[in-house]
Amino acid sequence: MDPLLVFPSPAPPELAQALDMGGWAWKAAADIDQARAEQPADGWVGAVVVAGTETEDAFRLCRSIRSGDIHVGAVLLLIGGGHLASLDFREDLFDDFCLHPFHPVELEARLKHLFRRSGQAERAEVIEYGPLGMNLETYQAVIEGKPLDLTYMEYELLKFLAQHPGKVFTRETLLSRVWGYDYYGGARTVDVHVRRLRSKLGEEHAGLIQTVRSVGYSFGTSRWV
Amino acid sequence: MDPLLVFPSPAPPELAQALDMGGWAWKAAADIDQARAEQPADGWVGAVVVAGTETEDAFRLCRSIRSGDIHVGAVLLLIGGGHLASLDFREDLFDDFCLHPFHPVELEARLKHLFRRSGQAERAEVIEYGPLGMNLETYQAVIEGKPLDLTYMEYELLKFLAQHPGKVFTRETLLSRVWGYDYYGGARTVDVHVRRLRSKLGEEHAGLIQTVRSVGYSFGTSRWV
DNA sequence: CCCAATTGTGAACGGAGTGTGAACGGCCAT
DNA sequence: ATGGCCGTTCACACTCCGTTCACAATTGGG
Repeated sequence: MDPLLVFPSPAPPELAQALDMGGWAWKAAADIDQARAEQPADGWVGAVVVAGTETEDAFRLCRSIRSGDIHVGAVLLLIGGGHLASLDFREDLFDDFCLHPFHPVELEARLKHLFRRSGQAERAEVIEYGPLGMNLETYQAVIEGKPLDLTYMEYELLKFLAQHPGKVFTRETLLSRVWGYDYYGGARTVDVHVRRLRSKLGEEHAGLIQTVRSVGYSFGTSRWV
Repeated sequence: MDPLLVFPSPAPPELAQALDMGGWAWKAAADIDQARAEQPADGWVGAVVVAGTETEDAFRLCRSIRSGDIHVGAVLLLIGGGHLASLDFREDLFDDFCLHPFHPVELEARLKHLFRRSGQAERAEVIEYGPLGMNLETYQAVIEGKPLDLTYMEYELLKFLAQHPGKVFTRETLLSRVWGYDYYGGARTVDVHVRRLRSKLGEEHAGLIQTVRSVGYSFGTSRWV
C-alpha cells in the first residue's frame, strides 16, 4: 500500500515509533526535492508534516503540496503548542493538525480519521510470512497470491501460529489459546486441523507447519536451522 | 453571523468560556429536539458536540445531523482521551475532534480551521461500489441505475457495510454501530435485515453481502489488498 | 530389528450457525 | 380509531464444519 510522507528526515523518534506501532507504511523526506523525487507513481496517501522551531520550512512544503507540485491525499500538521498562532490564515495549507508532543492514541485516531475518509483503502491489519498472507479484517488468507478457502477454526489456528513464527506450541496450549481457556476436548482435534491446513496450503507449503515430535507444532522455519 | 450549536446544555463552563473569549456566537441544546426546534432559518454554521461519559448521546445527535434532520455546516467533537476507541468506524459522524479537557488555544485553532474556511467541508455524500450507488443526502440507493426501495434500517445497514468494503463485521458490531451502542436485542435481527437487503438487491447482486461463517457479514468482493 | 509411543489419514456423526417464511407489535399518518 | 408499514422475534429446515473414532504410517529407542 502507498506510504505516508513524513517531514522532516530523520523523523522524530516518537513519531517514527507511533507510526510503526500503528502499522503505517511511511517514508521520511528531508526537503521538498526529496519528497518529489521519492513519491510513488500514484502519489502519497497522506503526509505528516512536523512544524518544529522553524515552522516556515513546514509551511513551504505544505504550499508545494497544495500547489499540486507533490501529490498528497491529505496533510496532517504536527505543531507545538507555542506555535499555534502561526496557523492563522494558513488553514488552507493542511487538513488537520495535532499538538506536539502528542498522545499516541490521538495521533492514531487522527491518522485514521484523515486517511480513511479520504476515500483511500483503509490500512489493513495483515500478517505476512513468506508466501503466506492473512488479512485480519477481511478474514482472508492467501498463499502465493492465491486465496485460501479456510474455515473459521482453520483460520484462527493458522493466524495464531503465524503470529508467533518459530515458536513451538503444545496441543494443550493451542487448545486453550485458539479454542478458548475453558475448552475441554481431545488433543487430537489439533492434529486434524493441522492436517487440513497442510492439505489446503498445498504440498509445496505444507511444511510451513512443522511437527515437533512429543511436543506439538510450530509455524515457519526455526531461526537456528 | 449564525450561531454555533453546542451540546449538551448547559455547556461545560470551560467550553462556554472559551467560546465567549473567541467571540463565537453559540447556543446550547440539551437534546435533538431542542437543537431542531431552535435552529436558525438557514441552519447552524457548525456544532460543538461534547461526548461525555455517555458518548452514545453525542453520537445520536451527530447521526441526526448527518441524516439532514438538523442542518449543520461542520461538526467538532469534544471527547475524553479514554473514549477515543469509540471513534472507530464513526469517522463519518464528525469533521474534526478535540481531546477533552482541551487547551483553549487548540480549540480556537480548530474552530477557525473548521468554520472560518468556507466550502472546505465537502464530505463524500455519495457512496459508489460496483453496481451500487447511495446518495447520502437524498437517502436514495440504486443498483445498476435502478432505484432500490429500502427502509430506514435497511438503508443504514447497507450504508455502513458499503462504507467499509471487504471488512468483516460481527453481528454485535453491526448492532452497536448501526443500531446504536445501547441497543439490546437479538443478534438474529441482523440476519433478517441482511436477508431482505439481499432480496432487494436482486439475485444477481445478492452476493454483494457476504456471509463469513462464525464471524459475521462483509460487503463487496473480498479482494486481497 | 522390534516394539511402543506418537502422529497422519479417512470417514462418520452431531451440533452449531445460518437461511427462510411467517407472525407479532409498535408507530405514524390518513 | 384503524389500517398499513416496518422492525423485531420466533420456529423450523438445512448446510456446514468441528469433533471424534478407528486404523495406518512414522519415528525413535533399546
